[in-house]
Amino acid sequence: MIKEIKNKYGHLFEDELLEEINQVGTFKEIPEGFELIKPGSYIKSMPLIISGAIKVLREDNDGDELLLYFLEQGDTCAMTLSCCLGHHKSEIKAIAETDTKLVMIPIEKMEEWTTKYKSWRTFVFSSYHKRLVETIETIDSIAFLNMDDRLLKYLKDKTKISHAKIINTTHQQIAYDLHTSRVVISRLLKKLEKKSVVKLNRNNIEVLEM
Amino acid sequence: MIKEIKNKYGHLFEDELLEEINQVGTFKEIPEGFELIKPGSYIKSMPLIISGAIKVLREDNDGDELLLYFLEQGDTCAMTLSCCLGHHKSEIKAIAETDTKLVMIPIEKMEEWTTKYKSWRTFVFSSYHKRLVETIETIDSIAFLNMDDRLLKYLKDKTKISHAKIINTTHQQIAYDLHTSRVVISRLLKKLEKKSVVKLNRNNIEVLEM
DNA sequence: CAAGCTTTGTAACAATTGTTACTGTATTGC
DNA sequence: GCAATACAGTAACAATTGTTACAAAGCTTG
Repeated sequence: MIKEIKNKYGHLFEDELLEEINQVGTFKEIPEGFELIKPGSYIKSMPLIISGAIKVLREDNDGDELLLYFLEQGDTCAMTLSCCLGHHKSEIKAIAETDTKLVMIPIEKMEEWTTKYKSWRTFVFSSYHKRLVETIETIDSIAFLNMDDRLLKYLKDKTKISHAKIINTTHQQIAYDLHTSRVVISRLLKKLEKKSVVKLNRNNIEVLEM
Repeated sequence: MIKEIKNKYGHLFEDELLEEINQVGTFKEIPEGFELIKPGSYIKSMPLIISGAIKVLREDNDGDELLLYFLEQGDTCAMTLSCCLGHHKSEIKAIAETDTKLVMIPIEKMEEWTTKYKSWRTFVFSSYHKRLVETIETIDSIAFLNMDDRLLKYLKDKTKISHAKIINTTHQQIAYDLHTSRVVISRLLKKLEKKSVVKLNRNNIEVLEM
């Protein structure tokens, strides 16, 4: 494990902290589609992402969903952080977007490391900042963009996250993520295909233009 | 100043920290409508709010606005926090919603106090958590509610923040905050008046039902 | 108090998004 | 291979929200 942690987090943390992470952390490999966090649940450890990607969603009482942002290598989940520290319930849902490798850190270490390591404090604060900024950018999309531009941004984000031009998903799944209906997505995707921005197939979308 | 700080923050901070805040902080009285933070500006100090309320808005490149949340006594601005720590530009705009009293803390103290005081760390983390949760609740409103319910929520929030049944504002101003047009707000307010939820006057709205 | 500005009311219409319904075509499981 | 299921295409229509235009009422200032 130590090699992968050093590789992804070596530039952020001092050796002593890396060693501690190696000792107390649990290495996990998560398959695509696995639900890491359920809304309303309590969280006992926080993830440091080594590789892959995690999709973070908001879910309301009626089961309506909305994609908030993706987490990648070097990221951690700010909601988990604050849930750990404040002992709050989870406000969100997290699902592995691709096969993902991560290290789980027990929450007891959080407070300890925050006192002990400046690099840890910087990491935690910068994670909060990134998440707050990304959440606000999500607000930008919903508030200021029409559905066609939101869809385009969604497709771009997906290709970026998976490092591939082809997105394996259904129109229904996109509709869930953007909180709209399947028919609307199909309609808009067809428009994009006519403009040669995408090529549509069953269960996948090829993004041609960026 | 010490008395007001002790009054509002005494239960959060230890005496030693309160004394430091008293020494390095600058007490300020801000009139309603004053613009505290402009988008794109750099920030050199962070506010601890003693009394009053501050409106935090997102503004996009076209000058389109959207209300994110209100800050009250006991709150601080998480965006300011992370801008201070990470030396980022402001992503938001902040305007005094009512006459407001606050204490400005120079950013140099931030890192120092984070190492020195557990209560300060807890405060900073809990501020981040609160703001993240409120930002996500704003997403809930935009994504899951129709404009009539968003308006109702807006009116409720305003009365709560100002501790008054009468909201002094124009339809145009509400339209800016909710990022819609004046005509839409007038139309929906009229509907609410017909349902005896509000009473409309020039430059003010009386909220009857909660 | 008259002119000019701000604020609100309202109608008519346009654009966007959501809904229902039905079709055809892949894929899966027996 | 065949029935069941999942996925996608499309039309027709409804609901919501946005836009334009204009009128009326209230406030401000000379």
